[in-house]
Amino acid sequence: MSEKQLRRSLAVLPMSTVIALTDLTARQIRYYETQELVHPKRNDGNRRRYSLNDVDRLLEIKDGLASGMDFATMRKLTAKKEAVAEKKKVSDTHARRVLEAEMQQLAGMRPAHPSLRQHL
DNA sequence: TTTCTCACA
DNA sequence: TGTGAGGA
Repeated sequence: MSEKQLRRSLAVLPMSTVIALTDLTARQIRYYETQELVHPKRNDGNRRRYSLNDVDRLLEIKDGLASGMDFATMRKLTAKKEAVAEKKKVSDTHARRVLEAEMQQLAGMRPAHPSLRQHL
């Protein structure tokens, strides 16, 4: 794993930062956690600490939901993203492209390019 | 002051 | 999901 990816995985962001970055409410962010969509770490006084990866996962969830997807679907997609990233050891941005391709299909929008299907 | 958990109208 | 209580 590259140093860049390690930094992206460092959970150092407090709720306030995540809220500013995602435009979600603290309530929603915590709720998504119960839905297994993100897995922030706990530090000092039981406070959640998010990583940059968590943040853009939250952003993906946000517009995924805005595109009409339900939680069950989002959970499958985020789980698949992790599986793909882990299995193929690909970059996060690559895994994100795969995820976006799926979201568009499931949202009944544009189908994924044939070049991306090989990754699904 | 910020975030946490729990519970409810 | 929003909001308020009661703590840390």
